[in-house]
Amino acid sequence: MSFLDKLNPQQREAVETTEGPVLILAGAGSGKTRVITYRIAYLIEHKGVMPESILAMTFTNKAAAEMGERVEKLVGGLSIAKPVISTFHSFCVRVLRRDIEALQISSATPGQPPSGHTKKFVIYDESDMQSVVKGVMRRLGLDDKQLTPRTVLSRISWAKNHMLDPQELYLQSADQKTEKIAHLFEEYRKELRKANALDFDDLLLEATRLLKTSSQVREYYNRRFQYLLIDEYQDTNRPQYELMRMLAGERHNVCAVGDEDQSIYSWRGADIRNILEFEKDFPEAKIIRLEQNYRSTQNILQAASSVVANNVRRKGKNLWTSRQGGTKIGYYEAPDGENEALFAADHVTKYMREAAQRGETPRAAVLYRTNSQSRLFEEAMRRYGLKYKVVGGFSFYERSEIKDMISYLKVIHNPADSISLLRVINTPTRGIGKSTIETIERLALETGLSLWDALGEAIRRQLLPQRSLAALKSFQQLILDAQAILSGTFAQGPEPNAGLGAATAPSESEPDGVADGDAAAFEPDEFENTGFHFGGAYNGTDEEAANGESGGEAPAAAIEAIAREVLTGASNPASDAFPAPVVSTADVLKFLIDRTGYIKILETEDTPEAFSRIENLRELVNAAMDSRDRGESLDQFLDHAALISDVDDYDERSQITLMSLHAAKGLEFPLVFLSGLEEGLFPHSRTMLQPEEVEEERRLCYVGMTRAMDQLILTRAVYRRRYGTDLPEASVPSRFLEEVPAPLIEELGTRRTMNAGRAYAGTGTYARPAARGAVHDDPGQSHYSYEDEDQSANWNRGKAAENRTKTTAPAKPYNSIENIAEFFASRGKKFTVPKVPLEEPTGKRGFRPGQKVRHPKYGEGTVYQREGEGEEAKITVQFPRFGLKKLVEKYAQLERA
DNA sequence: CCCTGGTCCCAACTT
DNA sequence: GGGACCAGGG
Repeated sequence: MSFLDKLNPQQREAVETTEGPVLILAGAGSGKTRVITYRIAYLIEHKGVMPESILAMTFTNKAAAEMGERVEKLVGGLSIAKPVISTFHSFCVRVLRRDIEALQISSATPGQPPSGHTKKFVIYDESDMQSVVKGVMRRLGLDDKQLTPRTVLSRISWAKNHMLDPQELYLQSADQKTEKIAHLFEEYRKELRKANALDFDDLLLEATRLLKTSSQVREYYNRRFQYLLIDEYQDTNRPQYELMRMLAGERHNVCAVGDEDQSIYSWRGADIRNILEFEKDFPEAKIIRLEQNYRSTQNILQAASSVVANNVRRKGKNLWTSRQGGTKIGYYEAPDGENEALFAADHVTKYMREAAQRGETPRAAVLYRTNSQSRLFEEAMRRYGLKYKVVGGFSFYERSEIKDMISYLKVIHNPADSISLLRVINTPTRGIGKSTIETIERLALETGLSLWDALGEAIRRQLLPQRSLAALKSFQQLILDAQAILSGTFAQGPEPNAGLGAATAPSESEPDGVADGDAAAFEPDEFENTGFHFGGAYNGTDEEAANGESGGEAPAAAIEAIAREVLTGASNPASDAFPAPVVSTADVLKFLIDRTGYIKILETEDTPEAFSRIENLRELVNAAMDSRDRGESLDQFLDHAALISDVDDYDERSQITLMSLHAAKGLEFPLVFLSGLEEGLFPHSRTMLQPEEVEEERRLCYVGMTRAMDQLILTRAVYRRRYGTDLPEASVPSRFLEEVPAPLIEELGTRRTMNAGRAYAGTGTYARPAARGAVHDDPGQSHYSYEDEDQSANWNRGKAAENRTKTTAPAKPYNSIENIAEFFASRGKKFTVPKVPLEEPTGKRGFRPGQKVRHPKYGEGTVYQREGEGEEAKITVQFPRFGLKKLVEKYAQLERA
């Protein structure tokens, strides 16, 4: 009956070799995840290993969750206990939340508290780290122009990833700059310790240090975990490596899975030696190679292999596939970035139609080197009326309103967190200004108190004018009340008057086991929740959640259900028979939003931006409620918020996905576009000086190409604008293009046939006046131009179809979508004219250049230019007395004059 | 103290 | 395209 029959001989060997160290060199698409999940299932089912003694480490929550689901499918129902499948960072947080205080240095002076982090530590993200460095540099009077906080941070991170402390960095520094950085590193560390905060790198470092220094802790984990699996082993850095060694204990039951050709994180400290020298570390290791690719066609595989073969530092392998031949690798050379994106949108449209006819579920990905490239593709997809999803870029938790609320929660959880405190002390404004803050900062510095304590001291000693004191008091009381609510000791209920509806009345009961971080988080069972889902990314169905069936573990579900009931007032809250419900993070959030008037203030703004921020806040409350339903405490909620990653919100149900090449690792798509194949962009200019870094770019290219199952299309823009307004620059084709064997390539349209000899007169901002276009007087280069503003304006308003037949002369430049369509038609190729949502210009709206308008403040003027589409359009108007003004059509109360 | 608008400078990948 | 910072007026 065995599921082992579904494996090839090598995969089977990888699954069945359970004892001792194993290195699985798994080529792209060779069934790596399948092997890992089957191996776990095999251990449980055939070897009788207790699930909870298996630990699997991945790099993203997404991968962890997926693995968990697949294991569950294989062995589901066999046992309530589950293997622990977690990311490195999440795992480390759990280890630290349990035992970090074992690292405390006992104080030199008796009576003083020991120094070091406590269980209440918070996690600092990129911007928090930046604030710390800025603050330190300001205090030391360092010029942040010469040495930017960014540089300092990246050097600190580098040092940490190579396990150097400030002193070691100082000793090995060869120049003054590095010495300065070492000094700043030291100060940075002090600040974080004072704030009881850890940054991302610290999570790995401190957990490793903890296991190293405390034999008790180490033994606990060695007893607990008998079998260890490491995914993406080629991307592990030094701390991760040491962590692995420590967890492997004496047994060495380590299974590392990786592919040196897919190592793309050396800049994050990933050490390719970890994989290349595995046999040295574990001489008894067994090496298994998985070389059959089940994903791609032969053409794709061959193209990708040819590219990566140009690398020197690799073990080398022979990937093969039974999928002979296949569609050739498409290559499209676009005149510019806009066109590149439109081409992709057009091609995707056709592909989706054909796939639907074949009865397949179409899935396509557009991959790029830098996230900023996504903008053009997004615009193109919208033009074509295509639904797409962007992975990465600006995340939910980076939005200012979300960061504000998270910062409040951090301060409530850990008032020592000065960075978060500074962020919210006057947000929304409550009259605590620069001078007040400076006074408190000085007090803190002089007394050695935290900002929070200094604030209390300033109030007690009346160190400030009455006005400021009152403002400070209101802030202090806000935090104290929130803390009281959380601990269930808050006496009077908050007045519910915010936009979120009534805040749940705080419970008066004492917190207890279910969700209390101090108690629950340190039980061994804490690891059961590892494949977590967060907010919108929650994958289970609503029914599951409602029935409390999702986990299958009856007791927890029952307790949760009771907790829910009690919280909603459906049952008798006085009962002592069950753990009393704890006031949840969501309740605290509601209280905060209510008391600060955050949403109310946004409501009065009455702008679309404000509205979307309100929506985001509601989403955050939802996420907190989901968190509560999972029985999580505040610190667990904050940990998730800190450790959630971009790729985690990749949704495989989405038909079109836009993402960076890095984010695409581990995924597969029938159709893949690899865009921006230009020297300086890919390979990126920052890498081109060092050969090793170019090799990493090449591996990145390999990763991208091997994501494709059926069709791979490479694109490049002949001209590309680097920043919004600058002139476009001519590009040189990426070296990677030349490394693909020519017979494998099919050109999908070239510039030669396009429209020879036109001057570049536009940029694809479709409403740019013709005459002002930058002119590249290189007749050899050809491209289309968007020379006619009138046309583009029409097109923006959805009249594209009307225009389609107007331009027929072949001499005319292919300067708009319609013309391109025609061009393709004349060559027997189809190019669909994009669907543009029809938007009737309402009444006074839709001003065109040349029109006379009236503004309530500036009086009469003449429209000079129009940019953008619909009511979001920006209009530049010339007012006789005020000059040129750029106005958003929707808001400026313009009237026809 | 707070808000606004202008200007400057930046722009790789990510847990 | 946008975030950070600063000057100036309310």
